[in-house]
Amino acid sequence: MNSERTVTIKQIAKVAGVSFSTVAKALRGDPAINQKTRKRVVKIAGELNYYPNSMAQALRSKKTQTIGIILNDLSNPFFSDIYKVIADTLYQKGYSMLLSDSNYNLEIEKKNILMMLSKKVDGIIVSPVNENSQNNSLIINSSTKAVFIDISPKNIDVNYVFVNHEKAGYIATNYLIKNGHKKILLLNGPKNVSFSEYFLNGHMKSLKEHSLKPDSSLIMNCEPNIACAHDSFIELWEGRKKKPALAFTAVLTIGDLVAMGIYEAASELGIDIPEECSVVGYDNIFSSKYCNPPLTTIHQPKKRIGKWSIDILLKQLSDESMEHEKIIIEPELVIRNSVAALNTIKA
Amino acid sequence: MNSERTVTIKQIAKVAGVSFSTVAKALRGDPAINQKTRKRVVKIAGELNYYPNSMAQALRSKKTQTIGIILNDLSNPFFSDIYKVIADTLYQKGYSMLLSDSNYNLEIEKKNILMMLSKKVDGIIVSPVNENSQNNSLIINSSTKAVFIDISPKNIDVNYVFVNHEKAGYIATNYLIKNGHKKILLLNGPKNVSFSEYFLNGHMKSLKEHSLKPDSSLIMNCEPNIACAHDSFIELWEGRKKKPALAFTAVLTIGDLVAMGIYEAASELGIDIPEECSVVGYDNIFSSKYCNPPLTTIHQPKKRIGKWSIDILLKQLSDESMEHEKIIIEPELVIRNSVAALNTIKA
DNA sequence: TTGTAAGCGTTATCAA
DNA sequence: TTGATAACGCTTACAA
Repeated sequence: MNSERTVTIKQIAKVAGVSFSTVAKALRGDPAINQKTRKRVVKIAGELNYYPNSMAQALRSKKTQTIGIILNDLSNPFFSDIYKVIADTLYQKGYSMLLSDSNYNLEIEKKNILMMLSKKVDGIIVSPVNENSQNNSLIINSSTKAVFIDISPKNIDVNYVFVNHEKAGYIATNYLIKNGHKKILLLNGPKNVSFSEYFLNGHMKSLKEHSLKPDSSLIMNCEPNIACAHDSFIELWEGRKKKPALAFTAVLTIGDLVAMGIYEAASELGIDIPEECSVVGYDNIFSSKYCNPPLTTIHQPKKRIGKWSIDILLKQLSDESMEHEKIIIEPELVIRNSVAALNTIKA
Repeated sequence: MNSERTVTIKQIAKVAGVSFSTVAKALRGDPAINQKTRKRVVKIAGELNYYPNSMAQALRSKKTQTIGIILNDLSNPFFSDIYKVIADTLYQKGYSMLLSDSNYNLEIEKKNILMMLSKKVDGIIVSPVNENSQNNSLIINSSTKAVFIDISPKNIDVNYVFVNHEKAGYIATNYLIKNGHKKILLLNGPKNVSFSEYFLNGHMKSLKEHSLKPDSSLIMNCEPNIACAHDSFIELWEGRKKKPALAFTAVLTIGDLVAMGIYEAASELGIDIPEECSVVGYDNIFSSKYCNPPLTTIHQPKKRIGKWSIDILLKQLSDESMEHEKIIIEPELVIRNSVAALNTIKA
């Protein structure tokens, strides 16, 4: 809050020579107030540069007109696309937005949630780190309206909107196998992060269906950002040289940003993508189509996720009795040029 | 706010059998309170799942522990890189963050500012739409601590951190001219947006220094995003065919996202970059190095801008007497492969 | 060591 | 048509 005398209805009242409750009514256009006094009060308020103190309003009305958004990493275009739709809608509806990133970290997520509750947000949209975490109960027990995106608490009746990550891992792996890849490196997300687990499950399922033996040394965890992916891949590629038995021909990544990191490492190492190493992404962020070679990836409809989540939340806010909405979106493979067809080469 | 009975110190007081002010003191570890009662109170508070109402705290203390961030478009990686550093720092310092995008629109910006002031943020970081806008005065007159980034109010003593956009436009144009380009299309930002104006000035300055006549039909305005750039470029390329006199050989863009839009349009139109059309970006966002061809652009140190701005703001918050800090950063040309050298081809 | 009471800036009820 | 007053949940003198 600013240190200078902040203008309140009391100050206006003094200047206008009326009681402060008259000012309050005049300002909100209460018909009980005389037109003349109303105009005078409004004019003075304007001159004094008055704007109401939302803290006081919130304390009284028990409505803050602000929504809390907790995402994992807004510097990832996947999340910023979701963010954008939410932000625009919120603006139009006159809400403001408290925002924070959890960085795939349960501790941070917990503090973020507590902060949101303490700040009394009217509703929350959250991309939870883990489906089983106590953090989710924090939100649910607070009875603050919430929508879970990207993943949602398991076996609990809540609103959610997300893509079937298991299916994504499954179809991505299928595609790689169909192209003749047998040794696939999975550069997965962090451990204890549910969406990584689902993605892994899908991957395993495909492997199994194709009678391919999963190899734990071909499954690595990695923060979904360029730097981490870059470093991991360089290390992995070195290891690959030492253990030819593990020589992977393709990498499946948990996110396009991870794929970008691999592109960068490959460029430094002089590795040809896809000839020496195929890459599949996840998310279909804007840059995946521009990179070289254009990235084959799994699409997530980010804008629709954002739109759905905020629409559901706002509906819940206006209609107490509404049932929870549950939306699961099927992922789609987007074929571009980052996967080599091994069988045709060998043929 | 949640509709259920929210737990307050009064409720705890009732359960604990003490007065509510005793609870308040116990909770904040006041040494005047007996150890036993303190422990009992804390235990009960935990059991009841108590967390303080920030609205009430703010009303009393005149501190909200939240910072307002107003950026133009957080879905642009330029801004999300800045955001990220700010968000992480804020989290570490125990602040929360109210965020909103202005979308290069003065009306929206005004509402955003009013909202931040009304919500009584302790400080503001803003990337203003225009250096001369009244919106800036709104912030300054409120005497809320603020840091201006990307551009700053003209002739007013404030904190700011930004890159010399004029210089950026200047060195980019110089580079293009050095490579033999004489007809350069400037795909600039929106009108009435100061950073576009500075960029244009730099462009003009370079043209003039090289005795090249500026052509107003070679200066176009465009929202700094992919879609707008894509559409503009297609239209422009058609026009170029009709008026060969205007046939540009290069495009200078106000942002890498605009360059991406051109890449997309070029790919649809079957235009070879850089042979048929050179492109220069601005910002050096992460994807500019991965695209095909890698984009020649002007670097802005986004993380440093973010870090500086939040550090300055937090310092101002803790030290009343501090003088305003003013940081101008010199842009740097990053040469990659999106510019063809016309002179060598012709030679 | 604990309790009482005033006040932060609003809103809303009731009196005048 | 206007004004006095209580209340929202908390902090903080001050009194007990």
